[in-house]
Amino acid sequence: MKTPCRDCPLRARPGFAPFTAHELEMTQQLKRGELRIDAGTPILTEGSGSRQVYTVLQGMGLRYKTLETGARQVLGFPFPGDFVGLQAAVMEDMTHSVDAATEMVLCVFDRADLPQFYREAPERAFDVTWIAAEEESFLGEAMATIGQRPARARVAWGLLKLLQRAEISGLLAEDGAVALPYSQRDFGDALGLSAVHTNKTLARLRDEGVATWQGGRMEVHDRAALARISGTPPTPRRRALI
Amino acid sequence: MKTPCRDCPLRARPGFAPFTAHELEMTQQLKRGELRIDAGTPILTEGSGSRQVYTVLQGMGLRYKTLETGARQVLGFPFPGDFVGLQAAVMEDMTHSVDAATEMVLCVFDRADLPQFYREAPERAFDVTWIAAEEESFLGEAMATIGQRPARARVAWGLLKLLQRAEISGLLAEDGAVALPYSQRDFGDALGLSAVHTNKTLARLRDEGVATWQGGRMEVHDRAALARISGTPPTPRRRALI
DNA sequence: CGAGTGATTGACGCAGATCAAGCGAAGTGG
DNA sequence: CCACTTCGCTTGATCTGCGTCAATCACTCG
Repeated sequence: MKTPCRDCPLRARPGFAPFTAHELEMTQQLKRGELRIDAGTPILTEGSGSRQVYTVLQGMGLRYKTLETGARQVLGFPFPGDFVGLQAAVMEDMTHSVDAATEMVLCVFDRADLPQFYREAPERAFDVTWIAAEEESFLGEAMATIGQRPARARVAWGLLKLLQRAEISGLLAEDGAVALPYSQRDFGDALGLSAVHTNKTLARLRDEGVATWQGGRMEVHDRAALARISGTPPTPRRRALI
Repeated sequence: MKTPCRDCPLRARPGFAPFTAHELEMTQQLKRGELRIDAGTPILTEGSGSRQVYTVLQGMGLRYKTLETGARQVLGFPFPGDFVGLQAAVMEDMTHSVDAATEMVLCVFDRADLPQFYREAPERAFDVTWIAAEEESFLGEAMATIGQRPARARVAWGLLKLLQRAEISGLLAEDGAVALPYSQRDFGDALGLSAVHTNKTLARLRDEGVATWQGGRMEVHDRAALARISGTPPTPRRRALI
C-alpha cells in the first residue's frame, strides 16, 4: 500500500467533506491496497459482479453502457475522488462498464467488508448513501439535458460539468485549461449526439470564444457564457469521500 | 397510524426482499405515521429540503425536473413500494420534484431519525443504499434509452418498464391491463419525445397489436414484441423495501 | 352549454444524423 | 528512416426522424 489514508492527497483538497480521526482509521482498515491500471483497460464490466470496490486516487475513467445495436451511452467520467463499483458492491452486478481512460491508481476496498463497515462506521455508511444519491442527482440532470435541451446547450452543459469536476480535483491549470483523455466521440456519446455534430457544435463555441476542445485539451474562456448557454447556474457542490 | 409495518401489504408481495423480525421492529419504530395526499398535489419540490422521507403505500406519483425554458423531464413514476425523498434526506435538498398523480398514501419517516437508523439497523441502512444504487441503475438505463434509441424503441422500453413495475406492485389486472394516471404528454416527457410524436408512435404500436395506451389505460398484448423492439431482456429484478 | 384537457391526425420545416472526403499526428514494421 | 496504416478532428452535402403548428374530436366539469 503506497498511500495511507492519513496522507490521502484528496482529503486535503477543498470541496471534499472532512474526516474525523476515527472515521479515518475505519477507512484505512477497510482499504485493501492500491491498484495501478493502464490506460484503455477495462476496470469493471457490465453484467458481471466484482469482489472489489474502488475510489479513484489518480487518473480518469469512462463509465458507459453498450446497447445491442452497438450504440454506446457514456454515463460519466470518473475523476480522482470518485467512487467506482458501488453497484457491484450493493447489488449483484454492474449495470454499466468502467474503463480507465488514462493510467489510473485506485484505492481497493473489498465488497465483503462493506456490511461490517456499515456496522462500525455508520456515519461513513451514511456517506456511501450520500454518494449514491449524488450520483442519482447527477444522472437526473444529465437525463434532463439529453432529453430536453438542444445540442448547443448540451455541449455547454457537458463542458461546464467537466470544468467543475476538474476544478474540484485540482486538475485545472492556472490558465483555465484541463488535459482530458477523452475523444470528441466520447463526449458526444455522453450527450446523446453524433461525433460529427459534437465537433461542429464545439467548433461554433470555439469561434465564439467561449471554450476550446481539441486534441484532449479543454480550455474554457468564458465560463459565464457557458453557464448561460447551458441554462444552469455555475455553482458546484461539496462531495463526500470514502 | 393506520397500517402497522407488520401488516404492510407490500411485504407480502413477491418481488420484495423479506424482513427479519428485528428489522421489522426497527422500521416500525422509525415510521412516524401516514400521509394521504390528493391527486395532483406536490409532495416534494425541487430546490427545497424536506424534514420527511416517504415510502409509497398506495397510489402513483410523478418525479420530474423543470428546466428554465419550461421544458420538463420526467425522471420516473413512483409506484407502491418506492422510496421518495431520499435526496432530501441525505443531501441538503431535492434536485427534482415529486407530485401525486393519483390520491396517494405515504409512510412518513423523519429525516432526523436516519442517522440513528443507520446506527441501529445497519442491514436496513445497507438496503437504503441498495435502493439508491437501484435508482442510479434505472436512470442509467433511461439515459441510454433517451440518448441512443429511436422513438419506437424508447416508447417500447417505457411501456415495458411500466408493465414490470405494475406487475411487481400487483396493479396488473388479469387481462394484462393497468390503469395509469399519466397522460401521453407525461409519458413523452419521460422519454424525451414530444407529445405528438409519442402519440403517433403509440398509435403505430397499437395498430401492430403490440400494446395499447389510451385514456389512462395501458394494455400490453405482446410482451415479447415489446422487449424485442426496445432491445431489452424482459427480466425484472427484486427490490428492497423500507 | 361553454370551457378546458387530452387524444388524434395531417402538413411542414428543421436540427441533427449519416455519408463522404481530406487532413495531420502518431504509431509500426520493413 | 521512410512507406503505410490508423485514429481523431474537420468540414461539406444530403437525408430524415422528430418537433412544431394547427385543426378536429371526445370527455369531463362547472
